[in-house]
Amino acid sequence: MPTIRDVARRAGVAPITVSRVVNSSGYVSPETRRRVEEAIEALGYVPNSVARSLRSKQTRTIALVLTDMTNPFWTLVARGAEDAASQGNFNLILCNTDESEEKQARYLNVLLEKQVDGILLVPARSRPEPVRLLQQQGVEVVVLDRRVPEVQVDTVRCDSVAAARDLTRHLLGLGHRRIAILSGPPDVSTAADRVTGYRQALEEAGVPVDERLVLFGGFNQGAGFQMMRTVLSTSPRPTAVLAANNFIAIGAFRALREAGLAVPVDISLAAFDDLPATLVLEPFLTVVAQPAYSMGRQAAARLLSRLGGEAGPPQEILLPAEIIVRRSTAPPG
Amino acid sequence: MPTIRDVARRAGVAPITVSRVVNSSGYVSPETRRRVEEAIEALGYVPNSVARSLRSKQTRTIALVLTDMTNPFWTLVARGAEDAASQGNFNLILCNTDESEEKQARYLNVLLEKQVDGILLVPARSRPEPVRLLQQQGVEVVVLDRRVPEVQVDTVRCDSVAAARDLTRHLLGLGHRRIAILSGPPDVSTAADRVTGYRQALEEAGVPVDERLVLFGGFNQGAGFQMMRTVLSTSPRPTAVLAANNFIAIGAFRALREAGLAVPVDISLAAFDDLPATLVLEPFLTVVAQPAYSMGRQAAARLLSRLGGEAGPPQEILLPAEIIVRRSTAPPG
DNA sequence: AAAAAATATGGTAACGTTACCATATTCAGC
DNA sequence: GCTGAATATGGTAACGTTACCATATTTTTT
Repeated sequence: MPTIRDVARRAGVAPITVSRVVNSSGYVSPETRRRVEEAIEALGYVPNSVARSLRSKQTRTIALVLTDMTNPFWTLVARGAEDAASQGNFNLILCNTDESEEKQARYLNVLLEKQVDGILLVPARSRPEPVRLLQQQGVEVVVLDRRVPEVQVDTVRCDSVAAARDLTRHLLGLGHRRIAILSGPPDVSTAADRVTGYRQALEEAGVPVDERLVLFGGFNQGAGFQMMRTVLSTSPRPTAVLAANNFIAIGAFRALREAGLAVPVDISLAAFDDLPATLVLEPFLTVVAQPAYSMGRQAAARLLSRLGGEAGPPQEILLPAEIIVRRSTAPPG
Repeated sequence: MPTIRDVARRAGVAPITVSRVVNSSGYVSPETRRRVEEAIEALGYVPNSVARSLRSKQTRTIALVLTDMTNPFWTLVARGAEDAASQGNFNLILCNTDESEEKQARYLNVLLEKQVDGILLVPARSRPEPVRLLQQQGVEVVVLDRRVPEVQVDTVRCDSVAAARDLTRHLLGLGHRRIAILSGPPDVSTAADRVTGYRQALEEAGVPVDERLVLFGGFNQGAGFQMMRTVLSTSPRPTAVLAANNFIAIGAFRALREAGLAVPVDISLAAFDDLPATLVLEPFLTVVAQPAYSMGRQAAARLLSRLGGEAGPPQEILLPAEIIVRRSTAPPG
């Protein structure tokens, strides 16, 4: 592979001049530029960004560390981030932690070694250490979707407490009084916040919370299935269920069907996270839709502007979530 | 940030010795190793892989260039690739071309500059040039999902011709004779192959092909909608429709519903690409399911083994697709 | 006990680029 | 015609690591 030196030799200039042509930086006469461009063309020269990065101390690469890109919510977040990155001439490295702190730690370490300029982090757990570590190493961080306590960091997320409150109010408004909530890991802020919002709405309505109806598990279908089964064994069983994400909802739905219960006739089901209209033939679930694409896009944009030198204190950008009432919720039978 | 030199100084050894400890290469006495590890710990040393890459000429990074990660089929492919990469201690850069050759060219160029070790490519178009360019530049390439003519390259894909034949046979077996096919861009191999398989099945059954029922468009919902509308205006209208991917199917379904036609009562609908069970409450579409995750995983594995030095002629790995009959197909009314 | 192999460590240079500084030439303003 | 700014180009070194080679010591083999 030809190097900048080969191009320089062929064009009869110094390597630095070639660099100037390639990067459109500094002064180069039109005539020299032409000769250099000719040489580049003739040799098929491709600049080596590894060398460039070593010297300039920036890689024009950011990473998105999330839990599971397979979840359409995260897919959209990722796509938003990739679009923003690409637009700013950055590349995006994608990492799936599957909610495991250990996997997260491994990835973060590799990303530090890779000298990525910045990291979009969906923290596997609500602990400040990983974020601190990154900041300490001089990497810009934007936290996505979840809160991290005790640390100053840009954050882009939705207000899960408010959203859960709205969704619970919707169920209360339909006349439900026994409402179960199936949530994620208790030490993930969104899982906790959604339960908080749920409690607030119940309290507000003067409905006592039955702790047997408040379950923490995981943000996946299996957990949703299990939690639903557990809840169904309480008596009297709830007339409505709130799933803290789309996978939990699907798992819960399966458990309900297996138990011979129809939605919404026998029981109402509402969830967090909508599915894109491109995927669903006939949308059925009542949901709180978070602007996933926009979250990814804005988080990446924020990161890039930090990398562009924007100063100022860390901000928390709260995006609005929207409740979409569909056919899975109805007044209790 | 401390460098290898700082660690060396602190441990009282040469930088190269630190390198040996970090990479577990060459000989290091237990005692020296301990001292070096202590120094690394004390300084919080993080190796710089940019420098490492420049020297060793490998970045331990591969890229996946696909059309749109937002399509669950590609999401799964990507997840498979990421898992395989991660397992082999590689990172994955993700790029969305949206089927645009120009975007693809831009990405490939950046990836070359980034010195990625290998590229998993879902070619936007069936042209050999981009693949040749990459190979010429010394980058390993594995082509995913689509055929590229006139070039020797590892390929992982399904047999679209056979799969389309099977799906068409299924419809023929139900008694359909007027079957439409809504496909993707004509110069994308899968779009072409699916039409080819469709033709073969019809021919085999002695059913003449009505060219008005063979449509090429795009692999997206909008195109599916449009094509379906066009097809519905032919008379007599088809009794079954074959969509060349899941997005086309959704678009077609919308058009059908808008036209007041019920599936499968008024018209049967079958498609390529299944949706993961985690996403769909009640699977409805008859589909040919391609092993998306496995495709991504195997393609990445192949790439890594090439990077590991495996020689031998380029292979074409054909994965089996599976027909899943559900409720969207039935005998013509 | 000598020779060969394994273990342990280090010096030097190079990977390909750009930051930094220096110098020469041209141009504008008065 | 002189001065200062703008334009144009280059030399040197450095980014942080590892490849390559050299050397010294210890262990094994015969």
